[in-house]
Amino acid sequence: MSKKVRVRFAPSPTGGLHLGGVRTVLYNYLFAKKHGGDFIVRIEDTDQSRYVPGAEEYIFDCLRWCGLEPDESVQHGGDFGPYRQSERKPLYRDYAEKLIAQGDAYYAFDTPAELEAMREQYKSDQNPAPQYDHTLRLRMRNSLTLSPEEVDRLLSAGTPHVIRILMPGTGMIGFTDMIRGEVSFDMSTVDDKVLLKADGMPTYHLAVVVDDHLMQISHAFRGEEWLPSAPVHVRLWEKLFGRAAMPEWAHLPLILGPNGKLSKRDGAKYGFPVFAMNWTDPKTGENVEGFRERGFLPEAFINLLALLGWNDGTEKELFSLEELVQAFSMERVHSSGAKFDYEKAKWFNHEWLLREPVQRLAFSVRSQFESLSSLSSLNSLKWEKIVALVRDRCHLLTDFVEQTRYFFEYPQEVDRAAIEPKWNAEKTSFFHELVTRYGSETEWQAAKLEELFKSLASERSIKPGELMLPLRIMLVGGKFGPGVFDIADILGKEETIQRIGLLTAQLSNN
RNA sequence: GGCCCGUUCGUCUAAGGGCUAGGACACCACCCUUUCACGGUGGUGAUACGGGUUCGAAUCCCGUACGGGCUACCA
Repeated sequence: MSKKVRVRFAPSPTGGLHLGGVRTVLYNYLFAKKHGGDFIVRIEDTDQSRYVPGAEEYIFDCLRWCGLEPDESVQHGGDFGPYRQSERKPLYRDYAEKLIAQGDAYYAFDTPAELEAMREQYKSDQNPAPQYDHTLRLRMRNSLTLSPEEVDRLLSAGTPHVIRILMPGTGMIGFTDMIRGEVSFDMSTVDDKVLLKADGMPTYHLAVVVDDHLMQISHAFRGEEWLPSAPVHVRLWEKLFGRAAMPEWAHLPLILGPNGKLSKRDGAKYGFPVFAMNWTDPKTGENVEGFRERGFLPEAFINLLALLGWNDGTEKELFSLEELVQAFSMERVHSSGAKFDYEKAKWFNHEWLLREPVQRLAFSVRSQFESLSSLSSLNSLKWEKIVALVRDRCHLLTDFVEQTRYFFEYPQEVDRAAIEPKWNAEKTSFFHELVTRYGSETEWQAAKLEELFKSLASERSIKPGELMLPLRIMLVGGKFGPGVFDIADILGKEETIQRIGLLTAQLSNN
């Protein structure tokens, strides 16, 4: 790579950051770091009507959570600012005017109502969505159809107008996509996109080209949904800065939900999150769940996203961010869309749950449910012991609640049905005696408790297997969890004895 | 409708002219485990279809079908 690698992620602050967005960030980041380049975040807020307060901060919070810090942005500074397009507004008009002077763009005075009328008039079964293009532009009100004097008059009168690109009615235009290879378009099928809006703001089309140039972007990655407008951008590069200066493009495949492109509604509908973190729309109050709050570790989230559309060619699936930077290459990114599989996502998280150092995991889980008040009084060493004991059984951070709550409170539900049918007087007697022996035990430790339990069982000629499940139900409430004696160990003498006594009394009364 | 992109197990994918098409998730069975998991072993399961090119095609070409995206003074 001859020039310095500079890539950018350019979100518009209109709402939550979804899966696909994060993956686009990730591939940008990995590519930049792999090649010793810079990762820039540019806020594309040229549509003021869609501006949502808080969305910008939210995006940066998501990136921080994922560990994908930009090198340059509104929050990080840099030599190519401002990094917010609304603050760059005065820049764009000159480029649009330059295109007009060259004959590659023109003023258009059509009002929204006139545009609507045009679409209505030319709509047909063959052409349900008429475009403002070479076939129609000469029937519209623009500097191509109006006399120069009239155009001047309208302009100096401050008449609202836009600037449109003039796409040739013939010829092909194409480029080499890093993922798809040669892609080409017949220019006659591309419409005259608006470049500069009536409010003086550029549209995405103009802004992306101007800013990528000014910010010296070397590689431009974006979602596949942008492919259809690529010919406009290539054309602008040709006419504004020369094709040689154009960044290399890569159009990333889409991440699909069960029914096509992932939308924020899919989360609620299919039971998995679509945003990185919880997002509440300040206007509607609508709340959309995030992966973070669902109990995903950022390491797992990054890992699973990376593997959705890319692999290193081996059978390795678990990668840390550092490993991804090492292994990543755009050549191995797929060209086809990938359907998101929540089950596999949970598996990734489970794997990371197991790899995480206990101390860190214990901390993450703890902050995940402050709600359990007894937790705050628990010393952290004991908590780490508990977390280490149950992590095998958890896929999400939130799973730890159900898997550990019996350590802190008497089980809410006790599965008596599991032991009641086979309960008898011998068992009642056994557990009465067990309470006595445990009560006088000074060395409260799992192995010792197991030994006492088994020797008593053999004295009474009862198979330990007959008694293990009852003990578990007494302590845990259900048929799950780590070894019973480990649980009793952690529960402590007093609590263990109390729980055994309580259920024994209940069962013997029936 | 037009334009563009895509198509290997249910899902994510490997194999970029040459082995019984490999792995992972999920599912099933067995083993381990005096619970539930973890783990281990095995199993079900795919090259969309039709034509070419070739000694040989999942792989290259064409067509069809299907899927997806775009078609705003939104990004």
